[in-house]
Amino acid sequence: MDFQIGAMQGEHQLRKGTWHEEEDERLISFVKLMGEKRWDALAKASGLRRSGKSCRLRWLNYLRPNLKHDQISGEEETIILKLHERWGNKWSKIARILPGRTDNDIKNYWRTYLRKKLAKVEEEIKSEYGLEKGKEHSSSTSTATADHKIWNCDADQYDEDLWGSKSSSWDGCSDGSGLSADFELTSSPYENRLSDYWISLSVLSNEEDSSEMKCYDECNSMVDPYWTVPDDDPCDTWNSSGSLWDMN
DNA sequence: AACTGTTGCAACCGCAACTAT
DNA sequence: TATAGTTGCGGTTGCAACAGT
Repeated sequence: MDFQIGAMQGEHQLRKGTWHEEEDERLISFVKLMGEKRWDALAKASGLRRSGKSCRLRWLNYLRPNLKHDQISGEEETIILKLHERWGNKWSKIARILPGRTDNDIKNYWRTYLRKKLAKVEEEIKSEYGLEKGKEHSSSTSTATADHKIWNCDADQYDEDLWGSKSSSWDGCSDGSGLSADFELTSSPYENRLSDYWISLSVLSNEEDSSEMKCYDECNSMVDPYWTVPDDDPCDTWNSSGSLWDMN
């Protein structure tokens, strides 16, 4: 790989949009070479014609080792909902609690969840009041009411569903929410190869490698985002959810 | 088969916070 | 201390894949 030529190419206009396999391979090589810092310098050196910001995002959200590319599990869903209730839209903070998940994953999941929940509540309101579209109430009124139900009235129900005796219903989707933990996972051949690549890397890696993956929690104590749980455990749930930490 | 609507998610944008000089 | 450059975060958008008609 020619460092200098790559640097010169990088001086021209930047590419945007979907990343190609060749770009991913190049990015992986340069991250191994230069580390996960100085993304602008890395982008220029690699000759990817991508911004440092874009390289960083691609690495963190997709190429980084130990990322999970499968569906959010029922257990993870439970934690996301609970932590969102506690912390709000602090996606990166929530992501630090869930090994192998990115803030983007969680953000996207939450939006999907919210959309489904909203649809369900709207359905309930319509059947409850016998509302028809465009009759008596505007749709925006109904949406606002649905939002209210989600953000206020359902909070206690969340607690009960998430942590109480009914928690099992989240796994089996028996509450009619339209959510299921049993989705089929579809991955492209390229993603499968990527996954294999990282699995083989993790098998070969040693302690020093994993010690690189550290971050700081809100109390500024060093934590490993992939393998450890912050000391200030917000929910006292981690000990009971051991399978979450099983990475392969 | 063709079209339309919906969904999931990758990637971008803008801004704030942080770091280096 | 001030400034410029870099990084991190949350919100938003665009688009491919899928489902329904």
